[in-house]
Amino acid sequence: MQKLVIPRKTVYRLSLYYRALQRLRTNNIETVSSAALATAAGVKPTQLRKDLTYFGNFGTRGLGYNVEALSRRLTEALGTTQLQPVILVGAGNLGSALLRYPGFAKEGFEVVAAFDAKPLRSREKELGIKVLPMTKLAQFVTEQRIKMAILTVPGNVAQEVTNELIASGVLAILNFAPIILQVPDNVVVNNVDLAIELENLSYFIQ
Amino acid sequence: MQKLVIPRKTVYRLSLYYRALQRLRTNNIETVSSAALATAAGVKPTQLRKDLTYFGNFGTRGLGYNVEALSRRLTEALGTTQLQPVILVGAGNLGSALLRYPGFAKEGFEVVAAFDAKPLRSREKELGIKVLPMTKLAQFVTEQRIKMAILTVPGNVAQEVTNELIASGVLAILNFAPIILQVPDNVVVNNVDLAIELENLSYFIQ
DNA sequence: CTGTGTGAAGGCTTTCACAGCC
DNA sequence: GGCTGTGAAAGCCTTCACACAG
Repeated sequence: MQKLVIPRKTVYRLSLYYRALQRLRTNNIETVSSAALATAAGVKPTQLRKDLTYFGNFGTRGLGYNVEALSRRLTEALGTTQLQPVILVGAGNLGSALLRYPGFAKEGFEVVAAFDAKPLRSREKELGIKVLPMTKLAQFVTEQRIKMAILTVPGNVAQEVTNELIASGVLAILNFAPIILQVPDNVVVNNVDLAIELENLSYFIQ
Repeated sequence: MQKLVIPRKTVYRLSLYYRALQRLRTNNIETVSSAALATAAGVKPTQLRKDLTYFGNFGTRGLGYNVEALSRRLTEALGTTQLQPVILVGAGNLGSALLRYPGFAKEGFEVVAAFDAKPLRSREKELGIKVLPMTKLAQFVTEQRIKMAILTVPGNVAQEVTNELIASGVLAILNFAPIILQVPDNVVVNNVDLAIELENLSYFIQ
C-alpha cells in the first residue's frame, strides 16, 4: 500500500469520517450513504467518495457503506488500531488541562507520562499521572520507545525541548507553543495555535 | 479594499507573519528580508512575498521590509487593531484552562465573560472572571454586542449552544467540541480538535 | 431507481523565473 | 548586487458528469 500517494487533506478528513461513524455506531446504524456521512463530517458527498477510493471500494452501489466495516478500515489506515503511547511535556496551565482531558483516551491515545521543569507543580491536583523532571525525559523516551509527544512548554524553550525529543527518538509532535519548530524531514509536527485561530476569526467578522 | 479576493490560507499565514514580526520587534530589529521572515514563519520566501502583495507593496527592493510598518499593516488587515471582546462557553477542564491561558490577552483578545451550565464550578480557583449561568447567555451577548465565542462544551450540547449563540448575534466561533457545527453562511467557525490532530500524526509515523 | 466509483474538468495555491528598483 | 514584485507555469485538490452495480 503506497501511502505517500494519499493527499494530506484526505488523511485529515479520514479522522472526521471516523468520528462521524462512531456516532452512527453508538446509534446502532448499520449502513450510511455518502451523502449522510458527508454532511456529518462537513464535506461534500463527492469528496467523501473520492477520499475513500484511496483505500479501496467499500461501498455497495444503491445502498451505501457498512458502518462497521468502513470504521474498521479507517482505523487501519490511520494507524490507530493499537493504542499509541504519548508523553506530554510542559505541565503548566494548558498542559495540566490536557492531562485531565478525556478526549485523548477516548480516541485511543494514552498519555503515559508528563514532564515539567518544575515537577512539584503536580501537587496542585491529582492529574492521575506522574509528572517527572525534564532530566528524565531522554531516558524515558528512549527506553519506552515513545514516538509521539504533546508539547505545551513556553515558546522560548520549545525549540530546545523539541531537539531533545527528536534526539531521543520522537517522530511526531503536537505543538501548542506559538513558534514554528525546525525539525528534520522524518519528523512530523502539527501546530495548534489558539491565539492564531482567534485572530483568523477576527478577520472574517470585520 | 476587496478582502474577498484574499485566499483563506493567506489570511491564516498573515497571523504567522505577525507573530514572527513581534519577536523581531522585541529584539529591536528594524528590517527583515522575505527570506528571514519566511523561515521564522515556516513558509517559502516567494509565498510570503506573494501573500503580502494582496495588501500592497511594503518592501524596499534590495533591502527588505520595515518590521514596524509591516507589523502595523498586518494588524489592520487582520482586524486586530482594537481589542475584541470574546466570551467562553463551557467552563469544564479545557474551558477553565483556556481562561487561565495568557496567550489570548497577549494577542489582543479579552475574554469578558464565561458561561457554564453549572456555574458553581467557578469556585475551584479564581479564574479571574465571573462564570455565569447559561440562562444569562443570550442577554449578555446581545447587550454587549459580542461577536466572538470560544466553545468548550461537550459535543452533545454543542449544536444547541451554537444555535443560541448565533441567535443572539455571535458571528465567529472557535469550536473545541468534536462535532461539525451547522451554521448559516454569515457565521464563521474554526475547529480545534485535539484528538484528531493526534490521530493525524499517528498516520504519519506508521 | 438509488447511490457508489472515477476519469476529466475546473479552480485554487504554490512555485518559478525574471523584470524592476534601491 | 541584493532583494522585492509579479505574470506565467506547475501542482494539487475539489467538483462535475456520468458509467455502472445492486
